[in-house]
Amino acid sequence: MYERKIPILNCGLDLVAEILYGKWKIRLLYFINEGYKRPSELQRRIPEASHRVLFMQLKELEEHGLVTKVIYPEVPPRVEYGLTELAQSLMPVLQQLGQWGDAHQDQLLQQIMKRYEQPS
Amino acid sequence: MYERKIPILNCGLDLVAEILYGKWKIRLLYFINEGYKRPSELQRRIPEASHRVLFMQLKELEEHGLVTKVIYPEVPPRVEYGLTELAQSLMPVLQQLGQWGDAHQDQLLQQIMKRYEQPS
DNA sequence: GCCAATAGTGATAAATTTATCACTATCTGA
DNA sequence: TCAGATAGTGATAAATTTATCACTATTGGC
Repeated sequence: MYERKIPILNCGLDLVAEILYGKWKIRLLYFINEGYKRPSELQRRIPEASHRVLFMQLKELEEHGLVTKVIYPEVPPRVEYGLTELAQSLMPVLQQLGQWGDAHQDQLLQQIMKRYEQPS
Repeated sequence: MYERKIPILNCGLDLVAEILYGKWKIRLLYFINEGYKRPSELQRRIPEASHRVLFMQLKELEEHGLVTKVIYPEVPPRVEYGLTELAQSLMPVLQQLGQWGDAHQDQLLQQIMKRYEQPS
């Protein structure tokens, strides 16, 4: 029962879904791209998430080759994340997704909220 | 503890993440767009998912205004799903995401699989 | 009568994801 | 010395998502 542990990866869309699946990942990429590179900065931008989850998702993004991590041997310690070339090439598409969302904001918000008013 | 039940929706990207969050949703949209409209057809295209989850995710897509559902009063019953205008306007962007995934397929697959060989 | 196909729903269990709390360790400033 | 900021990790609990199994109901074919 519940056999599959390895994801199904048939096409490009599946690969994208795999690397972006995670509640805060798109937002992390977005903010790193905006220039917020240090963990503490990212935490301040995304206060709704605990720092634990952010670190975990940053680690996954790093393991998936989307994010680089540089540890500066200073005191107090300083760490900076950055986008890899791979992630940089993804950003324009993500921006288009965002633009689509912005353009249909009213309609989307309305339908999303309907599901919370009348829980099925 | 664990307070938030309502999603955070600051920007277009959050809205998109909200409506596409679900293991099979992108794939469902993709196949409906390809012309596979009946539940049984979609099941055959996505045999890895149980029909239960597919129905549930189709229902969510419908509630989010991405999918239409027509029940034909026939016997045996026939149901056909279709994309709304909203979803149709999203497809080009999803196709670009897919193209990005295809273009970086090798690199992505390699890094995704690494995480399964050396489980952290 | 029994089986198959159609399109579902309900109950429950397993897996996964996210949250919460409690820690480590170093240095700075009051 | 104590608090705060830095960047984490470990244990555990809660929420959520997905899977599995068992059903409903109709019709046609054998």
